[in-house]
Amino acid sequence: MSQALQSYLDNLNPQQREAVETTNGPVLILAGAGSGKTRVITYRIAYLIDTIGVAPDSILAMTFTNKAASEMASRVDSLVGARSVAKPLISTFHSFCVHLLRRDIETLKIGDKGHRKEFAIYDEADQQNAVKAAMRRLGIDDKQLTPRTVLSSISWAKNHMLDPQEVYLESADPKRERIAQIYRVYTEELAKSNALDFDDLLLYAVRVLKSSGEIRERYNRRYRYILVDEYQDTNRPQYELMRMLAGDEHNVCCVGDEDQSIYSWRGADIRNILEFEKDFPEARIVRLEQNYRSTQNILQAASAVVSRNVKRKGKTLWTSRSGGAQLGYYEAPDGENEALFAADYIAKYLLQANTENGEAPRAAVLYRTNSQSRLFEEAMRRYGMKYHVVGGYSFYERSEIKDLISYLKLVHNPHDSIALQRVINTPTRGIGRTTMETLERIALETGVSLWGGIDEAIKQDLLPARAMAALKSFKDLIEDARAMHLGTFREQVAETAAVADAKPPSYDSEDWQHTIDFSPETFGEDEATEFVPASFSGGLTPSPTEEPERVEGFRAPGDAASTGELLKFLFDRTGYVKQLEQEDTPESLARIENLRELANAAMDSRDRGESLSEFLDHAALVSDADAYDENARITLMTLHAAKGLEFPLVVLAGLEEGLFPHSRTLLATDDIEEERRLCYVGMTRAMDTLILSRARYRRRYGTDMPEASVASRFLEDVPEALLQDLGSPRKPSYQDRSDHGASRHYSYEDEDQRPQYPSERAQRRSFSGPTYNSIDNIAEFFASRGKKFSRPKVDLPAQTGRTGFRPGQRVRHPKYGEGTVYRREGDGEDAKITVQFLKFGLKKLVEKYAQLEKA
DNA sequence: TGGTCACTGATTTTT
DNA sequence: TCAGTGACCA
Repeated sequence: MSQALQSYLDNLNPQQREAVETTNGPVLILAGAGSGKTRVITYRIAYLIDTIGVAPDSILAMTFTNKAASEMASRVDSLVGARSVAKPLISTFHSFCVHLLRRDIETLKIGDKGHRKEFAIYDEADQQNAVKAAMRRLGIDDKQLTPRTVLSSISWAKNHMLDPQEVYLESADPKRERIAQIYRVYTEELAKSNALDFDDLLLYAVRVLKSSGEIRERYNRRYRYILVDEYQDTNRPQYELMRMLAGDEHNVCCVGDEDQSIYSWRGADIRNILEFEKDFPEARIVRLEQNYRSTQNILQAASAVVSRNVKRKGKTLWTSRSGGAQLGYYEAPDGENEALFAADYIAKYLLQANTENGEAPRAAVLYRTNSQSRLFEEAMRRYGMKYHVVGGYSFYERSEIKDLISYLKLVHNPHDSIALQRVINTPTRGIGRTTMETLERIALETGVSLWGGIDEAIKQDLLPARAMAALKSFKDLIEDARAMHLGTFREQVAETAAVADAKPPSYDSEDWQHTIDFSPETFGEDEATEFVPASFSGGLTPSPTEEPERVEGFRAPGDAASTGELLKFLFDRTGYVKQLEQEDTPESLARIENLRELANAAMDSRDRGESLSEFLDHAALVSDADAYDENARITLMTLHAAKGLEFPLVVLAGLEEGLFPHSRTLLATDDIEEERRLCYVGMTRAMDTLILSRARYRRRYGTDMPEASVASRFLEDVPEALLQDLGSPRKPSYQDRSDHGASRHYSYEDEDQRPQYPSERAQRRSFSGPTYNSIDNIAEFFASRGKKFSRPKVDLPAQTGRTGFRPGQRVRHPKYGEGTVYRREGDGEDAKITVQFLKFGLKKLVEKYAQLEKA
């Protein structure tokens, strides 16, 4: 055993140690919040490898999120990584299933029916569209039964492993029957599209393992030790997957906490944890009840909230960190004030904490719904503080990204009808509603995908000439891209050349130069030279058998194009980028920028040796929640996203009935219990300081009048002795407040409350990135919103007067060329300047990195 | 066919 | 607030 590991084992408490050292047979670890769960899992893996001598790659750890998986992987890596090439497989359930299915799904085929291994993965938006299509087909009005509702029923059914037939048989009313019908058609649609939705990934993986003893044995031989993280959140299919992977040896270790089960709406079945002992009678149960994270006060308050739950085994968490500060409570007049309070509190905290010890302090604002993030973002900006938002809009959810991904999906799997519908007329190419309706009819009548429907329409000449021409050119586009992808382009050209009006794909390099930046820093040296047609002959291997007959701009036969090349081909050939360029608005330029980013992602993917299929899987399974930056000083996120994380300071905001607990949960006691657990999860993220807040009036949607709120029941559950009122501003009624104007809107009247501020130097260190810290900009920011603003009394780093580029200055950028400085924000190292470039429009740049020079 | 405009109605959490 | 939809016109 390595010394490092041994000494670490010595630091584990007896229960943790038992959890690590009980390696054979089933183990259930009930790990309370902050009880060192991740430490135990990673040490268990290290122990298996180092001490027991288990081959690393026979260990499989399953997590819920990519974030957890990569966190775990890097921790294991730092323990044993350097010493072995083979690594344990640490993966999310979903991506594990995708891998399994990409390999083995075709064993489920009966004749030529069933999914093929290039299946598409449908995300929620795709699912919604598929449900809508199914409803249209059945002639069901989507007003009475919204696609949303239907989809959640379908998902529920899948999570409980019910097929359409079973749902139908169990349906007690016409509505359920309808849903069952839609479910059936939906399933057929997905099959025709050769697509699986998120739920299917798990279901089909289970199906594969169930149906083939041979495959199951292969996995059992391969993975001898199974670990499951966040076991309380597993649903039925995940549970069955775990059972089958556990094989006969039952070397399975599940780690979970019933009090942190917050995903029942996604089918998580708390019974999985409550009945582990029944399923594995020989199981060892280990309880981790010592909390190493939070102060006693925080823990006590959190326990008080969650202990109100009835369905609970109950356990006693304790901490050696006795006492601690009281929990803060702040009752804001409205949501905006609440956010400003949070910003102000965090600002003070970060300044102060920084001077006490050298450690970088971190803070988080947690809220129930993503829509709450806006106010906090504005507040943080107003305080000139850098922050990270987790979740919300994902890169892969942007429409332009989804569009191009859909093109790629179509190249990968032309039968993907949802992808086809998305892009067949994007950008517009004269394929409108009527044409699509005809196509759908043809597809339905002949029982094929829409892609098959196009073939049929062309073959039988079923459409007017104009639509036909448009369809053909779309089909050629996809087929050409497909040929590039498969490396069969030349045959494709020969074939299409025979068709009367087919043209070889045009490939105008001039177009490219202004469409997509080819500079080395964007695409990397070799891509640039390899891709630009002029230098083509240099980068390619000629076919060994015959002298390649070069088609302008294309690689030789047999060389499959990389995803990046494919993308660039699509940018051009679809006319997508050209259209954006013609729009020439800041948004459209930003979109081009995003597409460039997508191309970069594709290049990176190629560098990792991934195929198109793997690139698409990545896009489907990765969410922005994975972008959590553990070094960020301030993080804003939902309570759900916060699970598994910890912060010295946590502000838990919006503790109002109807918001948290959320209104959708108020009717069912089970749902309320889950909200309560969610509250527990949120509170136990805090290490030293926990602030609870609420707004007395809150504006819902865009309504004029804010509505009065009622304090959350969770707030009532916290023993009063643990709470300290953080001086709500004099409790004026809502009308009063508006009379006094914004100057009173948020300020600290009580001088005594103000912390001692450190020197300016220390301040600058603590605020690594002021973005809107000049008073002018803040005033401007508020003027634009029709509000007055008085400077908060927290001192912010002053202007240093360091000369940089000022508005009006002509500058040159290595990539963007010439432009004029439009605006400057911040100062010193972190100054940001907005430049109007001649060719690229407005760009916001960090001065330090921008490599700007005077022009 | 496609673009514009006004209207409406809905907003939980996410692999 | 904002995305999705339906009516209307070029």
